[in-house]
Amino acid sequence: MSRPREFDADLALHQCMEVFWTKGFHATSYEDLTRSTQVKKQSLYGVFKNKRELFLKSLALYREENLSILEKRIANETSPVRQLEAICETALYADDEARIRGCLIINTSLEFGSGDEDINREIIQMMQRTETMIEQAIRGGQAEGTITSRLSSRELALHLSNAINGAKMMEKSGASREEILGVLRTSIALIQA
Amino acid sequence: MSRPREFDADLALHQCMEVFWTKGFHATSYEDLTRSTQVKKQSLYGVFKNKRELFLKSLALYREENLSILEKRIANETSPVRQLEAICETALYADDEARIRGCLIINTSLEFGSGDEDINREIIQMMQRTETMIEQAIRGGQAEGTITSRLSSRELALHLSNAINGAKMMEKSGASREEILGVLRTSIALIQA
DNA sequence: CTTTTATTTGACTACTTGGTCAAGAATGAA
DNA sequence: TTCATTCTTGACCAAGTAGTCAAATAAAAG
Repeated sequence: MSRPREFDADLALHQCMEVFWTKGFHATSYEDLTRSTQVKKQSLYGVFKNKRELFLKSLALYREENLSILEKRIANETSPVRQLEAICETALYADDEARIRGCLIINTSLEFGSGDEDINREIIQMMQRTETMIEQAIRGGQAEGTITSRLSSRELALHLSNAINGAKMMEKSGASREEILGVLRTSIALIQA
Repeated sequence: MSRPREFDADLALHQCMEVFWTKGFHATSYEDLTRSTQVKKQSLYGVFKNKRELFLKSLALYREENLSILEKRIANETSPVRQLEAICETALYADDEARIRGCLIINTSLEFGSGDEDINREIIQMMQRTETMIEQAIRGGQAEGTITSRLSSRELALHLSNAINGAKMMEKSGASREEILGVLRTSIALIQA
């Protein structure tokens, strides 16, 4: 057949995603990508058409990785309130203080605005699937009486999802993990019955 | 003395601020600025050292304009809950559906991350002053019993401020004014006694 | 009018960007 | 071995960037 590819495309994609996550789309140059992946420009082009496609693939990868982590953490929790707490904790990545990157989806949402269709589709998909998970936990809590029924599960889910988005922004702008978790704990406390 | 300046520097700064607000710092080129202001590059340089200084001045202008609008709107409202509603409404600019820009401060916060000291100072100043206004209204509500005292005024203020930040993000990513106000109304409803 | 000073103007520099090209290299099939 | 195919490599390109330079211009003071 033909000459086999020398690099691992999945690994390279993952590395590119990390770079985009750290620097954003526009601020990431091909030099950054080749430095991180050790793969030359033209070779990346062979697999991913161009920077934009590479970025879209990175977004999808990020989304799937995150949602699957989220699902696992929810499955580990028994009570609905604990599930909500787990969702909030998972939303924050501030393990490495020095490398504050926030959430790739949120960062991208603000970098691109609402203009780009493909990008928006990725973002909305991630948002909606997270919202659905939150709403399910809330419904569970409402059924057992630990979460207020003064407002609908949808309204409460939007409230918490919005709070998490705000928290991801705080994260990016340098707030400490404790500060952020404090705000999120308030958000949960407010919806408990 | 010398040749007088032909353009209005305050007006030009305002126009530059609008461009930065729409496009962000990095995506704004000098061509964009000269097109909007009708002032040539070198003339802008005469007043503002460089793009960065121009941007910092724009941030300060935006901050002061917004905070003064906010103060006026708060002063017009009598009840604390109405004040909080006014703060939420003022936070959203989506009058022109076609031109979704979100909030310059929030956009900047995410564009720069936490790395840039001067930028961060501007952002924190705006955030804190808004938070203070919110907390004052909340304290008023707690005093008259319309707002819950289950949590401290500071915790509640951080909750609402965070919700507003989330809302500004929703705005930028294209949500409708009604969707956003819905979420903010929930945020207020949750803290009422 | 002449001098002084600051503004305006457009050409220019040095650099970076995403993307392309073409030649060489490596593989398996015939 | 030869061939077809695909990967790799580095040179290359056109466009765009922030910022600089120097000459021309305009006004006011002497």
